[in-house]
Amino acid sequence: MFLSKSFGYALRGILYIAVMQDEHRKVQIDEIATKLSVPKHFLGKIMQQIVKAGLLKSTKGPYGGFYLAAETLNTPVIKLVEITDGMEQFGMCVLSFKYCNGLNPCPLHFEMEDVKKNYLNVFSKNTFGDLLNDSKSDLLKSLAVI
Amino acid sequence: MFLSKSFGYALRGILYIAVMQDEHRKVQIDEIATKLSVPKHFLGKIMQQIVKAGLLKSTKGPYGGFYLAAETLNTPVIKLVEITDGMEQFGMCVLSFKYCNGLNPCPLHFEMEDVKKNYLNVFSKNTFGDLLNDSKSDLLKSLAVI
DNA sequence: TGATTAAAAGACATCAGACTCTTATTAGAG
DNA sequence: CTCTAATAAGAGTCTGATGTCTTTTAATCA
Repeated sequence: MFLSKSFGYALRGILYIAVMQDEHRKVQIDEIATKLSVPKHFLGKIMQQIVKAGLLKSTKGPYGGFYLAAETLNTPVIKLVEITDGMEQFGMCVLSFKYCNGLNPCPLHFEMEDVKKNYLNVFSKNTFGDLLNDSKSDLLKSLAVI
Repeated sequence: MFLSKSFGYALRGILYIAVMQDEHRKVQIDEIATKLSVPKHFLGKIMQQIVKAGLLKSTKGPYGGFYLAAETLNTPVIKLVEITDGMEQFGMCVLSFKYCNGLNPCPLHFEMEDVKKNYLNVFSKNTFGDLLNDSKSDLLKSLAVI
């Protein structure tokens, strides 16, 4: 809930690459798009953003493709949220009061502070590596469903 | 965070009507739009939806305008979320795994269940009346900021 | 009843996110 | 060096949310 389709595509793409990386070194955009039932060209653009941001590497040409950067498995998932969706939304007041903050709180401010904190915490404490702890074949199935 | 502009406009509009209702019986769309710095015609459409859904009443003609339905102050705010945004988003998997559920959970499923529950709870236990407990003049200022 | 006032309704415009297609660019293989 | 496979990049389409404008309907009052 609450995150863009780009985030979902990117996350599933990264996990797919992570699982596949053991077998053959690089993964092509075509393969990811087909296996995950995701629009190919759109995924391509998102992957470019992620390469620029440093979570993925890519090489062109024959036998080219995408692969994980060295530190990616130890990177918290919130990093991807920053790349695809930005963090601004987490600062917004749920009631859309413009100057809502601790000193001038909306009626739900403090209750929502707590919810936000827990929400962000889920994405901050879990790394991409943590998401791979399940059986990899099970994970592949979950990623691939149409 | 996470809710549409329509929700924000509607909520502020309802609270404005609630505060004003003491003084003169009905409130015109023009007044609300001006005081809350919200696009008038767009707000009009949203208010119509809310009238249909039963949280507001309206009458046309001279001295017409919008006013609260009898039970509105005792209605939880989640009702408005249903009207403007729908509840589907709360069922979605954060990682966009299609068949994510308790039996076939994504790696973050149970942690997010908890976050969702708390989030929904804030909107379910707080009624529109609860949001009015602050000083009304302070609330008016908060609603009105550009 | 007729004039006036305000909401209801519908047509239209704009913008951003999602998605597609085409054309460069780059890097490896022979 | 040349060919080719694959990413990079950019223009363009589509759709839904947001926002505007105009016409219709209904209620009040003289």
